[in-house]
Amino acid sequence: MTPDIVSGVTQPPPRRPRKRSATRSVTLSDVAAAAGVSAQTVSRVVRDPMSVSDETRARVQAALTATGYVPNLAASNLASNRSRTVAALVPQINASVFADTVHAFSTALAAHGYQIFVGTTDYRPEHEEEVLRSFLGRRPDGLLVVGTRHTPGTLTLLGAAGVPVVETWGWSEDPVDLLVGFSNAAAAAAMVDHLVRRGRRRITFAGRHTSGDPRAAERLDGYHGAVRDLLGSEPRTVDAGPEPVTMDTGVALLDLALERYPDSDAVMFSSDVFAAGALQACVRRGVDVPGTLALAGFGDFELARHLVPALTTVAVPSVRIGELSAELLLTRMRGATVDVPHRDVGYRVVAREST
Amino acid sequence: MTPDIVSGVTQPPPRRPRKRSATRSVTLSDVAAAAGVSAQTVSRVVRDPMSVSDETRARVQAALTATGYVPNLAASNLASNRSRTVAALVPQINASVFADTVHAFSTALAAHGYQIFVGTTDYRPEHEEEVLRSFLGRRPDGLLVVGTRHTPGTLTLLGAAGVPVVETWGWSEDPVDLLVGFSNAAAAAAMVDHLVRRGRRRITFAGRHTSGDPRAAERLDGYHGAVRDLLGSEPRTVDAGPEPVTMDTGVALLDLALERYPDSDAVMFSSDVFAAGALQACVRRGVDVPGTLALAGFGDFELARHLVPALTTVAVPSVRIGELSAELLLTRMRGATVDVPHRDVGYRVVAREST
DNA sequence: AGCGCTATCGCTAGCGCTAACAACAGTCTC
DNA sequence: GAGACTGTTGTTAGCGCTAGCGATAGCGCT
Repeated sequence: MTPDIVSGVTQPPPRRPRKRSATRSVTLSDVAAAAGVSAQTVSRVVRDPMSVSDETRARVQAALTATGYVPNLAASNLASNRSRTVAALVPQINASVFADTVHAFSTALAAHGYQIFVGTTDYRPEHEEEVLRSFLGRRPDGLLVVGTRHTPGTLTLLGAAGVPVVETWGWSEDPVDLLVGFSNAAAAAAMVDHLVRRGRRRITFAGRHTSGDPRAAERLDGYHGAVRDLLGSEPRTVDAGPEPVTMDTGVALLDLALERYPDSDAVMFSSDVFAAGALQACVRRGVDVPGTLALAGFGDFELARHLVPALTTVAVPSVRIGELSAELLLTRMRGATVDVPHRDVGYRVVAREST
Repeated sequence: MTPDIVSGVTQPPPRRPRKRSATRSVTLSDVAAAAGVSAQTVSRVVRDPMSVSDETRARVQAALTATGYVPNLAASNLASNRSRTVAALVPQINASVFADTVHAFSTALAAHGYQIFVGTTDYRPEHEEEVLRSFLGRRPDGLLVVGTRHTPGTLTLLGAAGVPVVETWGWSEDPVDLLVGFSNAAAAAAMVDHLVRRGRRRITFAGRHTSGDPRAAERLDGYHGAVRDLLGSEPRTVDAGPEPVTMDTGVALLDLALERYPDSDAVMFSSDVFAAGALQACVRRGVDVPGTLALAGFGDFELARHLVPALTTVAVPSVRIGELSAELLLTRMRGATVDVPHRDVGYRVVAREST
């Protein structure tokens, strides 16, 4: 059987086949052998069943279930240069409005066969860069990030990724690519306006604006501007520093605000979580809300309307942001162009009992 | 140069090289060329820098940053048959104690170079199977699932995955593999015991136990047993059906409980979210809690201790579950054996003002 | 000098899949 | 009946990386 050695040509030394750690799982070829077709045909059945004949499809599908085939997406990604995944980078996922955005985003993209992987930055910009870098190793077909302010390193990575990017939950005159958001500054200013209309004059802003939450910092800017324009008085602000976004921190912020500005007649927080903690502390201490002190939050969590008194807050279309982001990203991933790549989804001051 | 054609063998027609969509990104070979070494050496620098000489390492690392190389993990997975990822399957991620578990799990594993991807089942068992299937396509090195009751299809997939699996947040005499949890039934029984000690006799259980939340169903079982043993009376239960786990649903459950069992002197809910909604509704309506009606939740969310009156609940070591799961999984992924593969982390009834 | 050892680096052959063709049968057109 | 076209399947050559060697140089020892 073995053909003669061609004279003059030195035969390569006989190699025993390398042993590789045998993969335990069923491959396309296994299914192909079982169905009596080529691997390519099985691949077609998996990805686009209508591209093969009825008879073949039935046979392959039977083999597919019989063998319990699970496609190896790493191999698929490598061969096709498409990962069918989208990465989302959010500051925090638990107990947060970002969860609604991510959920809507995820659902909309899942309907088109995309998987989403979510990374949290814990409000630390340098961590954002690290997480982004490790995510890019999976070669996502698109990216969603929360916020419009990024480190130079992050901007470089986003640019070099070569895929569509949506920035969300903020507004910018100079976005990286796509943008679905609203002006945090305008929203905070609208809240100040609401409080002023309700007769408040000594409004304190309490947030976590110095330690890596650019949205809170933007809201602070809006507060500053509105206080200057509407009241002409000095701003009054307290900051939670690096404390986590919890109700406990909200109580601490309230104490800080009342200590530093004892004559405050309103405190507006950079998050409903803070405001909810402060509100319950007031109820417990017998402080009359809104009689003595008005309180307002940001985000319109479900909790806000259930609290007694119900919490005034700024509603942001979190779900809409997720849906719209998915829509724009899908268009771009299909290779089409997006006519209006920057979308302002707005906000809404929801006046309730706490003011 | 071209060797003569062997007679009788027809030469294959000359092919022009196939064009593949040129990948835009920097590869190992690009870096290798820039550093004047082989691709293999660059790979070594990336994965285990100490395995090359100081001089070479410095040169390669310079090339690495100069080119902006980002490794292609799909190719790495394929070649090494290891994905350095772990998949986690939870019912819901937002506003939930599972978020704490996932966060702790994720942090512990990230320290060892693993990435976690999280899938949510929305409390739909059939969805669990689907999500699991698509996750297995990424060939995770380990799996975490919430719960110990699974569909036959899920069990098959878990078994066939060939990687370590941790079940969490439940207890079972017959786990798939590893287990880090506690008995939901015992926890619910302990809550009944607590309520009985506080003098309650007409205790109603309100939950979402018929539609895909096995934990709630287990808690219901524990309630049944405890009511039989301690009170000898008929169980009183109301069910939310497929409604989402929200505070709104909690209010609806309260109404249902009071309509069906108007003489209830205590309502225990299968989640703090439900209990919080119900509690605030009582406050708003002027129902005396705990004077007229005692309310209890499950999970010990941060909210529970801030509410007025503070909510009695069952504290579960969510963070510990995540940490311990990561620990056991890491041991198994290293190839070592776990001495005690099933760990009961316990629970704790936290008595507060609402009872 | 000759031997065995270690440290360092390169070469080769895949991992499982899909893009880009090629091959062929059947259908339609003039 | 030749030519063009369509639908279906197979063949080939990678995608970017790493396992498993092999090759080489430098070292200490006999």
